[in-house]
Amino acid sequence: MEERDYGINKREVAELLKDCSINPTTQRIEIAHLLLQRPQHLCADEIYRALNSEYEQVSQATIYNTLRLFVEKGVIRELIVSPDRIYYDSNTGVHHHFVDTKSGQISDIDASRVSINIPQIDQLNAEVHEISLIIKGRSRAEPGV
Amino acid sequence: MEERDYGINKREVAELLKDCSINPTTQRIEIAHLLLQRPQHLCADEIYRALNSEYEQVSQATIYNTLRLFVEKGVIRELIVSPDRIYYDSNTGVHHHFVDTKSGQISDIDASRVSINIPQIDQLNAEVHEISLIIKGRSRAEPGV
DNA sequence: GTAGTTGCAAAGTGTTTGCAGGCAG
DNA sequence: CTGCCTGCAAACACTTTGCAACTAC
Repeated sequence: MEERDYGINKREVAELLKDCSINPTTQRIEIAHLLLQRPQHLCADEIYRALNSEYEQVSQATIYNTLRLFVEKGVIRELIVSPDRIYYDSNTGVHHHFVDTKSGQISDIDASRVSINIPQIDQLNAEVHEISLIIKGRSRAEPGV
Repeated sequence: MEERDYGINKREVAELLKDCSINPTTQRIEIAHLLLQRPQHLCADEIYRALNSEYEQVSQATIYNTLRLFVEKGVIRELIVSPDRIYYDSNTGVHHHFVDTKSGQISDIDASRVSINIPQIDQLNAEVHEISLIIKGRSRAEPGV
């Protein structure tokens, strides 16, 4: 999996969307541009508030529809860590997650820092799509960035 | 973590609930008895239908309230694998999960079949509560049991 | 015009909650 | 009588959907 450019500008976002066979409309570019600024985990509501804080730019319905489209096309990834809402992960590379149960903060754990061994994975007799490791705990650090 | 007795009878279920400082009412015993029959993953609705197929035994509200209580007291464990519903796992021992993306079927993977190494786990600077490994894929086998 | 997109509002789904009535000690 | 429990129905929160207006070509 190749590295993704973060801090990407809107023209580059449009290119990236086209490459994923997504028609790069204004709203889609706004949403993707926000998400792809850096590796992060946002839910629909956070995106809605971030984009519309100054003036209405993108409706809720469009945000939901667009996020589903992005997941389907592989631009971002769904992250299921809470029953309350879906988080969207702008990092589509192989990595894992730490969830602070106090603050709800999600942080990435680089795949290189983890080794997972499942010797009998063939015995599952399945085509594996995703291996997700989620560590839940209480952070002792200040609730930081 | 000690092995749990499955195939447990209702008197034993009542004991187990008391040991978890849960008042063993008829409804709670019914729900726990169903769950603890064997290691399994059920959602609220499946429990509702299983218990009330013949005649109304337990209301929806009580099932939801009871499941939350059971999780809080450690009788069962919440399993977050889908944004649609919460599954409840009657196996509280350390183990992992395979989710068949076609059927939604969840199956256990024994912890002994998996080795997970996170050398720098201290660097998280956190009190770890749970490590969950979820493998998602498409099973090639017939949809079983 | 045509195909694709947006966004309002309504519907949908799983879950939680307020509260009145019921039960056990 | 008292405290806990149950269950109806209403409320909730997040997400999806139907549809009419709009846009780009």
